[in-house]
Amino acid sequence: MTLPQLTFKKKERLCLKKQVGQLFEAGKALMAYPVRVQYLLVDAVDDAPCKILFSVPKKRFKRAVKRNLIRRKIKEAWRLHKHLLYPHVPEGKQLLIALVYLDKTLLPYQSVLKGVLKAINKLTETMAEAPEPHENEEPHA
RNA sequence: GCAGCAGGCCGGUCUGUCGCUUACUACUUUAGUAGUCAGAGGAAAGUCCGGACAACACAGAGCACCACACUUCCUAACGGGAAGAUAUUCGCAAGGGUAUUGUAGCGUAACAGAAAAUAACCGCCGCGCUUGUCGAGGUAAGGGUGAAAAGGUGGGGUAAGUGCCCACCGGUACUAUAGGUAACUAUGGUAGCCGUACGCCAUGUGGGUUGCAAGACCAUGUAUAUUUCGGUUCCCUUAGGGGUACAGGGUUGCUCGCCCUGUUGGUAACAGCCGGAAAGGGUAGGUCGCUCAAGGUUGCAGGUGACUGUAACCUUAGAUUAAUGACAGGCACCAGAUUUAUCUGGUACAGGAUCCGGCUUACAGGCUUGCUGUCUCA
RNA sequence: CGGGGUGUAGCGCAGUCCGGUAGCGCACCUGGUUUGGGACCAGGGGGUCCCAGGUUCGAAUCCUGGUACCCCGA
Repeated sequence: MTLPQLTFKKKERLCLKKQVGQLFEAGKALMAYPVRVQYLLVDAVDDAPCKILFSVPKKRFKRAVKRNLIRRKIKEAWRLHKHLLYPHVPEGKQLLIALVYLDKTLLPYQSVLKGVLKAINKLTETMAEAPEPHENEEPHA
């Protein structure tokens, strides 16, 4: 097998304020504890299959150091495992994703990694099932 | 050695794999790839002060409001800092905390208490009579209340008493000499001048407002749009303009003053013009501002010190949904368990966002200088 | 990043400027009224005044520093 692309460039990040607003207004949500996933399938603007943002609420973590630490751990887990999801995104489309950290405590990297893998699996299932969205797999695990 | 006080400094490190941001170089080509260099703090924090910088405003004067207030100095500036002065308070001590302009005027001091500042409840003292649970007076030495009670002690004097008078002590005001740049200190003299706390007030100094989401440019996009309120007077003049009056606006808290604009039809409607307000529409992408600065390090000189001068050297983050990381292992340090070598767990507070100077708050552990107390040994 | 505000009874708020008694409405408890309940009448309980220092004889109130929550700014 060829080496998967492990880089994380600016193209793969969600930067535009408009798209963020669009994602949180029209997007769908699913749970993959300890993160909440907000996603939306749109027409592609450039060649990146996904555009993603990571968020840790200020309400739960007062100190900026802790927020940074968690965000970096999520980002790292995503960077190393995003290649599992990329082949399942349809041609000419683009997936907007937001990963929001929910827990109130600082979890170690292994737990964060587990949550991110679960999120990727669920997104893969969603992509594989149908282009038109289904409401069947509301998360209750 | 132990305990402590004051000041200064540091605040993990190394290797491997993958990855992020800026700059530079090369190659493809206008976006990527490869390589190299650099990549959070002493508080980056709280946003409590002061500046720089930017936009807007601005003839000027007074009032109000806010902040500060011992002295001398440092500084771009400060409500900051240094060295000192006085009072008070904590500590055995080294030291630490707090306060500090004024005496012209005014106010307040709950409850208790006779009375909270032009003090008679009890008591004391003589006087009067209708001789008693009496009356009108004098008296701040004694009592109890209170956070605070009319300078303290002793003597003289007195009907009894009181700085009423005297001695000593404490304070205040004025003053002389000596020391100090000064706040002030020491010693002496004069004046019986003698409650406390807080506030108002007064005096002096400073303050235009808003802040990099300031602001500039490009792109996108729109609308000389809509509703509502107010004003549109007179004389000279062809007009421009001038005079008087009025109206509106500006002067960013208020007043005076000043400046600017307008004054065509008799009135109303209406139209036009001017001004105010309401609601509404568009953008939310990029570039600049954006890091070389009241810069840093080292040496020398001056100063008790904050700091200043000078010479040489150095360039040290500029992100913008927001980089500086994740994982694995070794070392160092700390704690616990066994026990003297391993195992397990942990490694502070905390992350730039225009930039500086301070203050305040948080902080595992460690280094260092000076000093204080105490114990043992010599 | 920069401005501004608020923490008082279970809930919503006064009192803070100008220091001395913590109060109002709803809710709660007891009694009355009613066949019973609601409404009504009478009485009652309940407070680390966000936290810690300081000023003062005395602090919800004044001063200083924290903390939590909320609002506004192209």
